Amino acid sequence: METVPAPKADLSAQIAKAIRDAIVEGRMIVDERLPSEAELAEQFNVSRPTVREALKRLAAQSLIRTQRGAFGGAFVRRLSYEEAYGQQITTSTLLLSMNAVSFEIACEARYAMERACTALAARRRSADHLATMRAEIHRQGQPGLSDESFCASDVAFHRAMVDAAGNPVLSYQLAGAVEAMQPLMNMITFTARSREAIVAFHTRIADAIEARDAAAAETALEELAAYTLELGRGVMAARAKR
Amino acid sequence: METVPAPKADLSAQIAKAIRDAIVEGRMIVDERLPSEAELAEQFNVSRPTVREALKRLAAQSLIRTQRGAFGGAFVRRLSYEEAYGQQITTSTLLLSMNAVSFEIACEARYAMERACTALAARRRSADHLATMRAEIHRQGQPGLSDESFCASDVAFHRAMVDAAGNPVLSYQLAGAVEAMQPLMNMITFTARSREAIVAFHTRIADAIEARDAAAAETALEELAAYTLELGRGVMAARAKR
DNA sequence: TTACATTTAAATGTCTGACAATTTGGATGC
DNA sequence: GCATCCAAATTGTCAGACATTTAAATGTAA
Repeated sequence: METVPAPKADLSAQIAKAIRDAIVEGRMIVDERLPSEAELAEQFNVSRPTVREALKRLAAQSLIRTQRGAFGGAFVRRLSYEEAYGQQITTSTLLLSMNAVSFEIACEARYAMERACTALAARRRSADHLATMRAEIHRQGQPGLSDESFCASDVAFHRAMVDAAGNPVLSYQLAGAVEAMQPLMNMITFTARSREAIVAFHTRIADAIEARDAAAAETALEELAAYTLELGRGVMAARAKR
Repeated sequence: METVPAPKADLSAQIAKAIRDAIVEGRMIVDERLPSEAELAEQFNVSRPTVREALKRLAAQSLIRTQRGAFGGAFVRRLSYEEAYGQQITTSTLLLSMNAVSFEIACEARYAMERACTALAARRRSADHLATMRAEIHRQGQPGLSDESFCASDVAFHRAMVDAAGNPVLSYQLAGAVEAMQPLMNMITFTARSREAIVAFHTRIADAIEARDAAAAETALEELAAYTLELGRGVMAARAKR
């Protein structure tokens, strides 16, 4: 946390970088307290508002948390899986919305990544995961479900499948990606018939995973991907004609 | 961008949230200029330093950029793939380092995700991607390469493979994940013999992708995953004994 | 001695006001 | 017509002050 003036940047950005480096490189450990704002100001030879701006930058990345009062201050924060993937979702969502990603590309990416989990899920799935999957399937069959709710349940189903793979890193990466793509998936309107078809695919997947049949699960997932893609293409074409 | 006071949070956090929502929900478009700090201060009924802290939070997430001088100000920023996945890398890296993820879990996740790309890569690979892969393979065969450089080249090889799949969303998600895991992969020390084995696997993968043989590529990748895992286990065991 | 209320000090949160630095656009002079 | 200079707008930085919150220290009573 020395005064290393990175060239050409705001002071607050330089200070934020210096502190961030200290954290990332492990020179500061979780829950360790940073010097007070006044002390940091003195160390870096800047004013307190400038230090505060730097700290806010770090807070925005969940790298620190601040606590008011005596013996309060800024503390290095342990990044939890939940927060990390919350951040990933917002970043990915923004990226997709700002860069006009097509439905095809998003759909392809989503199912390609999910495909990575089927083998592990078939091997490790617990009764709990299966129960969640079945529950979501049941929900998807209910009449009167809105398109958005159907979509949300779809995500929940796939998330249960991913979690069944029993690898937290995989869950983190995939759940974030899949959830970020939901707005794009939401563009589809589901007819009663297409819902029925999707539920059938989901049932096949759940059955295969229950039977620990990785190959069958993968096949079903691939067919679901193809079906979803076609469905999306149809919707896009209809929209283009209008 | 109204004054919607979210309960129980810093003023700067509330203001940041209000502006962020305006951007995410599309009420502000790319390159649009935000009101000046003084105007924002008046709108939200706070002082300028408070507004500034809010803006720094947004800047830390690459949501805005600021420009000094007349007709300068804060502008909504288009999030590029590069930045987004830069952010993803730092988040993932931090998450892994702070939460003590085992080598096994990280390795499994990495190869599972890469496996998602082989089929697409075999179908769409261009001469450029192949050339990059071959170049990295050649580099990995050079004697006197440090373990870290070998690892970096390994990442570059796999990244070329992922890019060959021709899906930017997939590249973004995977490259971020794979790169974040590099520190963990760096813990392995490679003997001359193990390097040779890995290069052989890489060659098999490149050959398969060149021949557009998805199944062969997948098999080779799976064997490489198993080999790497075993290698890692060996290193861990040796380290534990010491 | 223990339990509870009070004080106190340290820290962050916020405000005011000012000045510096930087950039743009127009006015001025030739 | 062109170069130069100046003024205005805006962010970047600083200094000092006060408000608010919180935990520890202190004091007090059962």
